[in-house]
Amino acid sequence: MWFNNLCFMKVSELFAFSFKEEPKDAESKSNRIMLKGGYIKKVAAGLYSLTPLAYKLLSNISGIIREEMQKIGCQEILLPMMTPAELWKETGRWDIYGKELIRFKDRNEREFCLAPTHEEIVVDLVRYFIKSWRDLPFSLFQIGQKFRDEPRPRFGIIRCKEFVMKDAYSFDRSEEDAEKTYWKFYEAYRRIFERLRLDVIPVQASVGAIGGKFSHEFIFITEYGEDKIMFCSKCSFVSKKEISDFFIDVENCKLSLEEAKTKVDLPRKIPTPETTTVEKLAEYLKIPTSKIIKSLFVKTRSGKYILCLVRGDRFISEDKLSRVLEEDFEIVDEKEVRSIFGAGKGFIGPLKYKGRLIVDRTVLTVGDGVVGADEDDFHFINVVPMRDFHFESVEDISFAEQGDVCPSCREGKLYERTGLELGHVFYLGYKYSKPMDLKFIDKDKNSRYVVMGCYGIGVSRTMAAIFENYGDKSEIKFPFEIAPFKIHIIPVNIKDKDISDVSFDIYHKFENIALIDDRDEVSPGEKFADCDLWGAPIKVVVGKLLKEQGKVEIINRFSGQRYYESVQEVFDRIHFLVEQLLPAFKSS
RNA sequence: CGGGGCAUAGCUCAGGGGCAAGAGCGCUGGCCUUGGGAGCCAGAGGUCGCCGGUUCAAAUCCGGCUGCCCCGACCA
Repeated sequence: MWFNNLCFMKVSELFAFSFKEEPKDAESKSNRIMLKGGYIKKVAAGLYSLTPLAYKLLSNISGIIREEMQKIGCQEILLPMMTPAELWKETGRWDIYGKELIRFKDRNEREFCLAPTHEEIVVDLVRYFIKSWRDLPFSLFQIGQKFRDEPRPRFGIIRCKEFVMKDAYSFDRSEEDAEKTYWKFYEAYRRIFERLRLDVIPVQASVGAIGGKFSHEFIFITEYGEDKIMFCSKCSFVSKKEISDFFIDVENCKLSLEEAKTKVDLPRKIPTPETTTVEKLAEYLKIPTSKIIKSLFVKTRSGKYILCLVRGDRFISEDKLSRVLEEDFEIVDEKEVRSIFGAGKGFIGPLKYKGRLIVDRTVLTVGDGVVGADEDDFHFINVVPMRDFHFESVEDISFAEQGDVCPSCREGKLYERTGLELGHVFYLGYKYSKPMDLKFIDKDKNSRYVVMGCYGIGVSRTMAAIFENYGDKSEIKFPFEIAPFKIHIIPVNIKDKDISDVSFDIYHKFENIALIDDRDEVSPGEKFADCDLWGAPIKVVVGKLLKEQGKVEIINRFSGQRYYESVQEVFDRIHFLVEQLLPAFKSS
């Protein structure tokens, strides 16, 4: 009635197993509990089989996502996983995608890949059918497997090669409409994670060279994440580290530099043998790395060379730099650097450089710096930016670091957390509709490109996040709505007729949401351990107390609250708990 | 793709040129037990990752390969 995935089951019939010993090679909490509780079995690195327990949980998560998608009018479809190379060649992604895209040929020597995402495939579907403005707008979603040949799968289900994803695609007549659709999905995502009882933070994400106007990632904070997120200690500022702004008083720095211009001696070349890195140089000169100006030589995709300067203790963010350059770039290798500068990477500098210079804001804080001399084993000291090398403007191309001043309130300090990306919404615009020629005829008989958006949720990864959030040592308590089983009944001794009868009465009363441990010859300890591992929020124990006092113990595992009720009152108490634990979500 | 580690029973691991291959947990049968993976008895279970080399003799030493784990690089 409440749940489309009925979960009535006896433990003796359930395909479920658990281990007494701790699994090795399980570094994350989610991975450990899932292995110990028999939720998953590793097949190969980054590939897992799910048992009924895990699949029920996954289905319940998918169910919530499905409901919320349907609420905003998104319709469910199913696209193939094996997809022909031609479609990927239309958008150029066949070449752009690296080794993550797994490619192979069929028996007729035609090229295929396993889809890591489905933009091309869904556009191919949509362009076949739609013709007129009357066919728009709409959005489609699917829940299914994706394949990405990850170089290094990690943390069990958190980062796999094959994983379950919900991906949705929206199609609108105009940019304005598409933007509205974007926010509709954004709000739907907030509701989904709220219902899943996960604290997930929407963070403005990098759109970089990929294009599109905006994008948000939905980040779950956990040490097993792979994204770095910057937070402000005072205000609500939050940003991905690679694109995070931070405050530097540029004007004030410039004033200090004016002063330095007259106070600091002119640059002097000094020998600095074997100081190939900033750290070695700082140690050799006995100065902090913040007094060094690092030079990084890059080459854009279109072949332009650029020298980038950043303070020695800072690092260049590829995202920020490619945004300034407005194209992708790569770091020039040692050999090429030498042929241009006549020195190795560690010894190049801006003083004699004639090409394009991009100077990071942090460089302005160096009033008396050290730069490479374009000669192996030599650096210049007493270098003052704007006096000894010139540039028209400064850019923001370096990473924000912990302790930096918040760019928003300018009061708080930034701090860093690792997070896990559970969802991502993109405004795509024309990125796929143009190259794939997805058009419609508008009211004025003009042919126009469809405006798209795409929206993903890592469903299997979200499942792992649930374990990270609600798991403990050898224990997990699932939020009621997604729990594989809502009520776990433990007849301590099933061979005792009274205990057995009462237990089964309860079980039959709640048989669409209850699991009963009807195993005989299994010690109570094992039953309790399995109950802890399998995560039902309500635990019902029928044993000694029934014989002695005619009472049954009911435990709300979430609150830890225990209730001792007579056989007549048990049903009411459980009903009460179910009502209490059921989320107060009325469709909005 | 670099650096490191590991590979012996279903799981966790011990053994370290020579007798029949070892433990705990798990599994099977029996007894006993029933509020936190209890106890006793009896069993089953092995290509010691693969290929090659050294040797009278290799799970053990050497070389190669493969797989897995960790660190890094990478991650629309």
